[in-house]
Amino acid sequence: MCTPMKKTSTTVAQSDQVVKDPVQLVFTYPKVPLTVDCVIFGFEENKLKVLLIKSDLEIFKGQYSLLGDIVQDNEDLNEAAYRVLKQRTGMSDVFLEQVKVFGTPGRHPGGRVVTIAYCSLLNINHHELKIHDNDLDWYSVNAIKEMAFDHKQIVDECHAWLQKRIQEHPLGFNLLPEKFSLRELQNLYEAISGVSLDRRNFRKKFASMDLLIDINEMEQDVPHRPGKLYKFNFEKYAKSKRKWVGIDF
Amino acid sequence: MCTPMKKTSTTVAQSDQVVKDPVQLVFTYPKVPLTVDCVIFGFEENKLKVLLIKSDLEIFKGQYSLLGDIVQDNEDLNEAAYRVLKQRTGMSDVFLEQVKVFGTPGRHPGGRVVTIAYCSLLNINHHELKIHDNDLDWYSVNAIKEMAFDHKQIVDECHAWLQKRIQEHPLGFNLLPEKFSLRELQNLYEAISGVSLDRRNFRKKFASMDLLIDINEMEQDVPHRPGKLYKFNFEKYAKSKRKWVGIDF
DNA sequence: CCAAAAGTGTTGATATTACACCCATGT
DNA sequence: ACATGGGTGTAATATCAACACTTTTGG
Repeated sequence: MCTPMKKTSTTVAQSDQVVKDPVQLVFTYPKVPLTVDCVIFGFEENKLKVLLIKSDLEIFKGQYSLLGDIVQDNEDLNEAAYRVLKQRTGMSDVFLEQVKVFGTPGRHPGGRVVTIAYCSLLNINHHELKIHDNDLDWYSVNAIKEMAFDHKQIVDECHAWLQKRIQEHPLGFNLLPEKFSLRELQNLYEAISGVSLDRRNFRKKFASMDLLIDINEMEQDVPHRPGKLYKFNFEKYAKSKRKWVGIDF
Repeated sequence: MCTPMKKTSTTVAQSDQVVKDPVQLVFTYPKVPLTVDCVIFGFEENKLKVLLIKSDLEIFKGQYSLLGDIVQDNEDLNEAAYRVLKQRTGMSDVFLEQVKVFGTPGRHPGGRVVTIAYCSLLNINHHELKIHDNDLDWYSVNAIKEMAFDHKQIVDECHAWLQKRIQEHPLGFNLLPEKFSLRELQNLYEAISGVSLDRRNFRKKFASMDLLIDINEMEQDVPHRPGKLYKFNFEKYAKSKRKWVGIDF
């Protein structure tokens, strides 16, 4: 603990006593360092990638870690995650969601550090990495073997989270260019979920959802018959309520 | 910040410098009080209930709060949640899962406190509350209007989480007696999801899943035709893999 | 003309919904 | 006898999975 503290009572509040000064109460609480780690997924060359950087801890020499930072005093947790995202990628208008907290004692060699994992998805081509210090770059999710801290586990859990989430929400569109072909969309789904899908059924599915806008443009410079390009109808999606029925296990 | 600290650099690690002493590094991190709050759901009188206690903070006089406690030094987060559950209810063999972190500055009147919400489900009849100090008791989720801190929001998010989760996993069985009738099971699903279901279809659904064991017993002392009693086949469920297909939004 | 991917429909199987009557029990 | 909820089946519909050929472009 970093401050001298009077431990006047057990930490469980006593039942017959009213606490008049909450500040005093909180002052007695143990405190832990809190960080956020951003699992920033991107999509490139038909592969799901994640933004990693070489760890600057000697103990993890040669290993990669997620982009993380301390949660500042009085900084909102989401804000901290958005700040990291902004600092590291320059992007701000992307999806970002809290996934899970990791706080096993011993997960950080410097002592207890609790970290909140955030997941975000961004379009690799929309943002050219300005700096490649410490090998900051996109790495294929499938190729990751070992990471610093418990970051492999965090990536795995975020990947599982994403696989599930993308079934229910069209998150994937944040990973694609504004205009995309159905093939690109399918490649994305296949890359994230790791299974291959029937092309006709996939197209039918999206056609029936009526969330794609045909912009009457075609792919250019492809060495085969060019496909139509679409935009995602974010507006329409925002209005549609998620259906919610069925018991399914 | 609670300790004098040399701010020798920004908190973002410098790119060309190797950190040799992680302990030293972590020592410079700001620290926050961390708590767990347990949203303990139960089912009684065909209503979804949650275990609440009157807040012992004067500022929240008359309002209810969740069962929470500090995360101790070097205590695993899950363990902290299980400890709270055990301390407050005496139960240990129940489902418990991390749902979300709440850390908006200002959510606690005593200063910044970050809390991790855990959700657990238990059978009210399996555990008689030993103590009712501070009005510790089960309260109907639907009847909750106002709570201390941001606990109403936490309950709402956990309820939404549960509604979603129960579609995919048979969590509900933790809320029921070991032997239950199909009517009780359906009441549970209706209470959690807030919609009413067709009885025949509901029964058909569960019959087709083949996860219920007919124990050849009947309800007793009901003022109508007694229903058959079942047990849940946990073993079979554990073996069955969750299917996972479909894009559905 | 060849390679590569685009585009397109049908069918069978399965799952979902909606819906009504008789039965067993306690009062 | 009656009130209460238990127990049951079917038909219409929607969804899902499997599957093959023609078209367009670039090289």
